[in-house]
Amino acid sequence: MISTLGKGVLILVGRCSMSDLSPRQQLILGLVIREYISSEIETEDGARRVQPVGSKVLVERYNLDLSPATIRNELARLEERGLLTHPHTSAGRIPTDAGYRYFVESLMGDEDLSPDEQRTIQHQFHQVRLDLDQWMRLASSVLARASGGAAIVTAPRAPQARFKHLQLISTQGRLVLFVLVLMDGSVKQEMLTLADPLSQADLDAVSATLNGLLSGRTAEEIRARRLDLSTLEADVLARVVDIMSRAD
DNA sequence: AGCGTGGGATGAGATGGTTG
DNA sequence: CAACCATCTCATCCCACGCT
Repeated sequence: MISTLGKGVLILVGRCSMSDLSPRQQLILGLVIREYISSEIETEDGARRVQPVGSKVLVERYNLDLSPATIRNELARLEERGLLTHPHTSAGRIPTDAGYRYFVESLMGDEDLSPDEQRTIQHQFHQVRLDLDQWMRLASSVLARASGGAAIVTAPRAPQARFKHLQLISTQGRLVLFVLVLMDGSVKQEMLTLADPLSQADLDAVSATLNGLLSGRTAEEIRARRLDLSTLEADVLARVVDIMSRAD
């Protein structure tokens, strides 16, 4: 899910589970977050600062038909639920990550793109559907344009890298292109230098052996197994484990 | 003399707790 | 739910001091 908050603030959020707040708590949480975001100012030294939001500010600025004391009670409840916090005893409240998530998930509402924009984006993604790198670049570009802010896109990552497929491709002489595909869709490529030149058929045999032995396993599981391998297969396996360990 | 720095005093603003 | 009070922290001001 993608949402924007105020000028230049882009938040990428996942689903969060949170029991429902009372309508008044939802109102106050929403006001705190909007006020906090809009309070950003540039100081004389060029730094950007935001102000914690106090109960009095909320009552006065939004003409709430409640006393500051009542607002404080609700703010305290929102803080108990982890949606707000405050930097020190006498400071106003600031939203926590969970507060932002709840706001985006439950309070902002979704804004659909226009049919033209949807068609354009679908067409662009159709063009690059098989290339993960291009997909990521396009996704960040589309996000940045739609939100009017900076956008960062990362591929979903599994908690631990798992082996999916290995391909060894003969290039020239003893140089071999090593292509490792992980279960999360990421692709690792490196050049290997062999002790002696090998044919593509020999390399395919090594790939097939390791693909059969390693499919779906983590680096830790591979390390723990005792495998009867040739010197070359053992070398390639060591490289696989090394790359997967770095990917974790 | 002018400037920068550090420490103390004070006021503003916010909180939590208590009471009606 | 609102009002009041004690408490806390931050920002600001003022002053003393040291350096150039």
